[in-house]
Amino acid sequence: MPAIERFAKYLSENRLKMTRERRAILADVLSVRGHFDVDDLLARLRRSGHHVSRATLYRTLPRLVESGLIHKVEMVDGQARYELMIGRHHHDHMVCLRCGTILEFESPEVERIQEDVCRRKKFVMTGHTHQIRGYCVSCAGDDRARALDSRGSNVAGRSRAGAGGARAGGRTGP
Amino acid sequence: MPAIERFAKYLSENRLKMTRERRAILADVLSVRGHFDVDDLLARLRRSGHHVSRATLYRTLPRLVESGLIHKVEMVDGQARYELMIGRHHHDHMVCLRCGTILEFESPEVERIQEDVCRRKKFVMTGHTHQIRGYCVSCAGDDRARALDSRGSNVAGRSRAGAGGARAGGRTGP
DNA sequence: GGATAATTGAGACTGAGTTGCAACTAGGAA
DNA sequence: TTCCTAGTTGCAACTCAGTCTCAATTATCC
Repeated sequence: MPAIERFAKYLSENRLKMTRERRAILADVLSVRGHFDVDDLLARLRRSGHHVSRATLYRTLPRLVESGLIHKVEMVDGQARYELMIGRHHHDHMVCLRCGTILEFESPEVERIQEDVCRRKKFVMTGHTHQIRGYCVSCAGDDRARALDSRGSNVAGRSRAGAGGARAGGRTGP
Repeated sequence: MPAIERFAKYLSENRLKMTRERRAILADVLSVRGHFDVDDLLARLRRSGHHVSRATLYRTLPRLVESGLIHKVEMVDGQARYELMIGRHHHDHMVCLRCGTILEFESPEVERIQEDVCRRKKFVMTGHTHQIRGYCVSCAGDDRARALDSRGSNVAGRSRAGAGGARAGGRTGP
């Protein structure tokens, strides 16, 4: 089933409406390969002439997650990212602490071990997060890429230029 | 080596000072079993008559982590927790989405798989996070404990009473 | 007993995400 | 097609964990 149709189905099943904004967001999400965050998405929407507020975006993303079209990757540094899930199955991530690159890996063996552990502890698993932190090939050689872990990672994304300027909400300060 | 001595060694090696506040924090940390967060720690310190500011606590915790005495557990819901590491080795966590209970598990097999994956992708691992979300035995039977995952977990800790009142910093709003 | 570099507390600030509210709109009923 | 209404939107204020600045204080070296 095409993504738009699948989303429409999800919406109507939940008595939700297919709005112009939701259509624009879905279209944009479908056009991206790899991982993206809210600011990426918002910037792209603006560039393509759609006005969608930050609040609406934050309200729509969980709908897309629930409909199974995208997946939320809760980055350990606190910044959430998303990725298209259509035609893919579960995988986990390796995050470069220097350049922010995200690599993917999957391991049925780890999944099996998890299930074992849960069975032993009578824990009902509903999800999991497995992230490996470190340095990708291109960053590993760099001298400065040392001793950054466990003392506050400076993963790329924090330094994205212009992200703040695009914020919708105002600040209270002087 | 006793913890206090180990911390003193770490401090002097890094040209840092052993202050009254750091001593109080360490003493408190050593007295806890299980996981704790900044608010827990701050509340206990206040109760035991020590005035240590939130800022100082946030500045000291990374020192304790670097000295190897405690370990930071970056919870996927964004709230960091800590745990004493003395005499323990690496393990990962299962978090109950309903009551916030944290169970521990260790799996050398998973560690081995991780290393394999990294070797294959030429990724230099410096750390990892592996968390299983779900419901513990006592919560798993509860009807309301359904469909909470992946749409914003309401893990306990958000609802901790009095946490806000203990904050040091002021709010800007009316 | 200084000198001085590290440390502290208070509170302003940051940044991701949430919420209340009035105006707007999708889409089923008439 | 028009009407009705529950769902949606944008805005701005707010929340919350964590960081930063700065003047005053203090542990440690000499």
